[in-house]
Amino acid sequence: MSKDTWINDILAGQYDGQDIELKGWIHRSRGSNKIRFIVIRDSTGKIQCVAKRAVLGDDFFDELKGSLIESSVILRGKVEATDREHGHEIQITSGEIVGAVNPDRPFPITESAMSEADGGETEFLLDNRHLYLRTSRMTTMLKIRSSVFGAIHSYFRNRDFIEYQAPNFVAGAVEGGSTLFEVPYFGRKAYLTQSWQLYAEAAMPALERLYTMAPSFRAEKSRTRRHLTEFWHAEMEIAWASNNEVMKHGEGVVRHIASTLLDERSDELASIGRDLELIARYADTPYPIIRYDEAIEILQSKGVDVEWGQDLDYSKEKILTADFEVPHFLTHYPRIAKPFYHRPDPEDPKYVLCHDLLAPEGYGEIIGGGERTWSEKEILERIDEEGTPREPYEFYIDTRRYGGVPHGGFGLGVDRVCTWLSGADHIREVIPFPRDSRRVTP
RNA sequence: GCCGACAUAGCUUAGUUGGUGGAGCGGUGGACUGUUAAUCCACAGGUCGCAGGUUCGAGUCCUGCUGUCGGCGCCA
Repeated sequence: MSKDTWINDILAGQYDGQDIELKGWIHRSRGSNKIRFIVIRDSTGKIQCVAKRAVLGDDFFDELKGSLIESSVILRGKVEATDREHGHEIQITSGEIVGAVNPDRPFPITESAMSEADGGETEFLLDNRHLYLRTSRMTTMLKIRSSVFGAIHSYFRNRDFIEYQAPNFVAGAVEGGSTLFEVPYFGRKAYLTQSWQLYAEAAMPALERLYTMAPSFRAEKSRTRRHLTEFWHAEMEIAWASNNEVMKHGEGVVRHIASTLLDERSDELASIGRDLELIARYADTPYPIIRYDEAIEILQSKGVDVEWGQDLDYSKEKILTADFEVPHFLTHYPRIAKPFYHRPDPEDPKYVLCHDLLAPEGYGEIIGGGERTWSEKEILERIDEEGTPREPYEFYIDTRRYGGVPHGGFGLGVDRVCTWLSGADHIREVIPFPRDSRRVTP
């Protein structure tokens, strides 16, 4: 079996006046005992089909009349351009029910289930996520997400980056150890990776420009609209690069994602109420860069209680991002606020050569990156200074022992970018099966 | 880890100072030949999250538990 007729092509007028065979699912069904209006959904759209008892005969008409929402069907008939609401209709002449829905268990996602959700997510919809995926809002989000993933791949591949895979079982942490997922590993302990970075640095002298998109895992009991325990992490690492060059790629990839969405998903973005002018601005306007010290001054001038040396938490990020209409970089954090792999600034070692990219509209951090500590002497100092044991990082230190070079990279939260660019209220809305501290099912 | 809410039919919910739980959607049966969340009539569907307590009497008041949601911290 195959399918060669798609609803969006019918709606575009490709089949006007022709007999076609349509495969899909019943979205809505209404009408009388003599005529039924059956709206069929497929992955590309919805179209109204007209079933008449006089044409179909009693058997198939009654079968169709009794078919519940989300039954799968094959319908054959003639495409007719009309000036009614849908623009095109199919006058059904024959067909068959492929997968009938049992009336004892009707499709549970009803209008009422959707009405209160309004883009957000009720417990019921989260419990029935596997069915919620079929609704138009979720389908739209998944299409946008696909384009975001495609844009990230094309950005790096078009610039001769090599896609490179790191293990997901690891022995040590990248970030603080408290957020590691521990898994039993044949009598030993292993952890789920928090980042591809350390393994990417090992391959940096071999590939020089590399990237990945892979899940990262963080056992944070975060209950916010921008955290998942399993999230998709786009990371890159580049040899012979400074913090500034890494930032150029960060800006480049985010702008490329925005322009790709404008090309590929304007209709979808508009259908969920996203202002396309905003997306165009994110694609076209340069992203400003401010230093951590300037950010502190801005915050203090606004009367925010913040001291130099503190990391900037979300409440402060939000105040800062309110001043910007496009994403903006924060650079040169105090070294005491950042982990050992960030390289101290040779011009003032109180700071490290790092950057965060903050999305506007209150969405906050989407990229964290910077230049790496790359000499053996410096990396050992930084590890010891932090009180981190050296042993799990021997392979990482070896990268410096054998021809270390200046290099850097960043990690981008793909789900966060999807949330921001789609204008979603919650990161859960943009991933099919979200994982957080309270939910691993379905 | 911390703080705050919520839990009534398959879904969304109403439920007064405590007195035998209603509706809309969905489902079933019926009417209806152009409907747009179709309409109209009828029917079925409830251990009011769980366990205690107060009371003549608890969906309603109290305590504990469980689950979920929202926010903070941390981060992408």
